[in-house]
Amino acid sequence: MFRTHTCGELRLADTGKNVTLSGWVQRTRKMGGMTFVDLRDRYGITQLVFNTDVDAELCERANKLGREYVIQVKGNVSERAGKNANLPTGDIEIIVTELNLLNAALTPPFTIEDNTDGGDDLRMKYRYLDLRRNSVRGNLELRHRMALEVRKYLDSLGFIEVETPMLIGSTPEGARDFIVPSRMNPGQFYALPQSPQTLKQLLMVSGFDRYFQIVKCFRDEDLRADRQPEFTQIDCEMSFVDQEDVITTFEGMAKYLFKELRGVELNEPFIRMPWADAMKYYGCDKPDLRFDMRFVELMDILKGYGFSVFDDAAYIGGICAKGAGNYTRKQLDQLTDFVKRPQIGAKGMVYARVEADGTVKSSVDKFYSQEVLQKLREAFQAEPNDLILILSGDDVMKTRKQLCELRLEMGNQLGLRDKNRFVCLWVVDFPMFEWSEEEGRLMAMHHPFTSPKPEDKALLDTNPAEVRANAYDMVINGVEVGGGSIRIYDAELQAKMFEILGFTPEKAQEQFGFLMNAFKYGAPPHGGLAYGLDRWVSLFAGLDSIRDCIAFPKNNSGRDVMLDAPGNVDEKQLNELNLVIDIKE
RNA sequence: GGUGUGGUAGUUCAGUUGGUUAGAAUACCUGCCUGUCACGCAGGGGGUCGCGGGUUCGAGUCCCGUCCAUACCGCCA
Repeated sequence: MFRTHTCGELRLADTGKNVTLSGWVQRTRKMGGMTFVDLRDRYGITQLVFNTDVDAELCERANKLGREYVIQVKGNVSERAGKNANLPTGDIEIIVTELNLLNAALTPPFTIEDNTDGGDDLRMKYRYLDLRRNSVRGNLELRHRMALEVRKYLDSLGFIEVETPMLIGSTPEGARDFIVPSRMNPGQFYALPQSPQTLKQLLMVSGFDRYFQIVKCFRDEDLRADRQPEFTQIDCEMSFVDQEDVITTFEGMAKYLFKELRGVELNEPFIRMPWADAMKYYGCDKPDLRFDMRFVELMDILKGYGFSVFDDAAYIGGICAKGAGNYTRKQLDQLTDFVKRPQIGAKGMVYARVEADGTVKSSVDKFYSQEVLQKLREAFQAEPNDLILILSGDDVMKTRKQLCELRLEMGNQLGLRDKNRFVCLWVVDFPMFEWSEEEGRLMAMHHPFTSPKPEDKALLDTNPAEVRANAYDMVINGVEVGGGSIRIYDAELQAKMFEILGFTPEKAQEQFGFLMNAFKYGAPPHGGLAYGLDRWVSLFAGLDSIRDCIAFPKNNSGRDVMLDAPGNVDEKQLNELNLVIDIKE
């Protein structure tokens, strides 16, 4: 038997027991005649004691142990002379009588500590060592509990988990596919699913009524801190439901998860915000509502006074940062530099602060009288020591996006984005389509299977760009944690969608014929939603990147630096697949 | 594809205006130490300053190119 107990479970009540422990050497402390060893496993740390007076040979062997050696010890649990309040096992120690070296170890390239000295790159290369650390392991434990609670909750509501294939057909609409060559079908390719979207809809046609799956999805796009090429969705679909049914069900699940995993009770219904309002007041479709600082449009107030920047702008909008009136000239210049960074792209920033006596002092005083500036103050209901920041531009959407970045930055600077506060909302009434400059056609904003709002259906023929969809996203603290829609279940309407998206009837039949045919055999009304598991876990754990809750993540370039993948394959493999490598410079 | 930031000891970093033998902390090795728990003390080893080119009497430092990492933009139905 390798162990009778783990390294985290012995307490004062176990004093006197003869125990066997196995684990890794965290650290040794040699005191001359005595040696202490911290023995670690997943469950904790237990102190081992060796003493030359008791067994000189044993103590000598203990002195030779290096960091991360794997050992087994037998000994007696003993009350400590000096207790360590930092350890759950800190009241006891093991007086070792037998030491077995199970495996030696090289000195690890970074310390296996909560505050490791290793950088990201090195930790990824030696991820199996990084995973020994409490913090990363804790994230994976949270992830495990999250998956468990999701299954418990959905099972209690009658959802059935069904696995769908990883090798499916490519559908160029949407994200770029990862493709897999087929050996038995020369020249043909599978694709890895971007999501099991059409398959779960087919399960609804099959009458499964309530489906879910915790499932890997694949998208061959560039990575971000919150985007991996393979990621995990909690994918759900329900039959005979409308938007309200889906929202109610999954708002319930969100509240359940908050309670079980964070101990947070969310009693109020989540905010519902139409997409158009989110864009107008916060400049993006996933507003962080932990703080308000909503946009105020200022075209009516500030145009027509000879300030050409504003007079020529299609959009002028501002935010009011409460209590930021004490910003120095230097801080304001830094904010201006911030919005002028190429990624944000504003041309400049105008600011105005409310003085103690209520007068407004701005960076454009020479164009505006105090009377106009007071109108500005009233528009924001700004008070003394408030700071108003204004951006303008020719392109309404672009300028709103710039203002959105400025708002988030001010939220950061003023400490309004507390990781332990959670504000949840549903963004609803998304547009069906958005114009793609690159493709020169309308693209589905959500996906081509999303149904239009009944009241907008007539616009499909006349003005499709104005049609709103039965689509909804759940947003928490500015993070899109999930989204879904009520689907089209009528073959004719689905065909019309593909037509608007620029598909020829033949092309639509070729790529999505299986779905439209299925709809002809009695498809129920259905809809659903998918949550991003990685994002939920990183939100709950307060992480900056989803990489920290994935056991073996990819780096910024889509590489696994531990496995050194992707890599080359043998000529033989290429031949079997009828593939020729021809890299264009 | 683009923008910013970074690359110096095993590791995390400092390195002034271009100027002597490139430093610190930590880790590692050796010795001392019988109640430590980030133990302590003394000593030691350890560097192609990412790579290539250029400017210069002289480059870790300046310039150009390139590779890698990272955050973001584009992209992500």
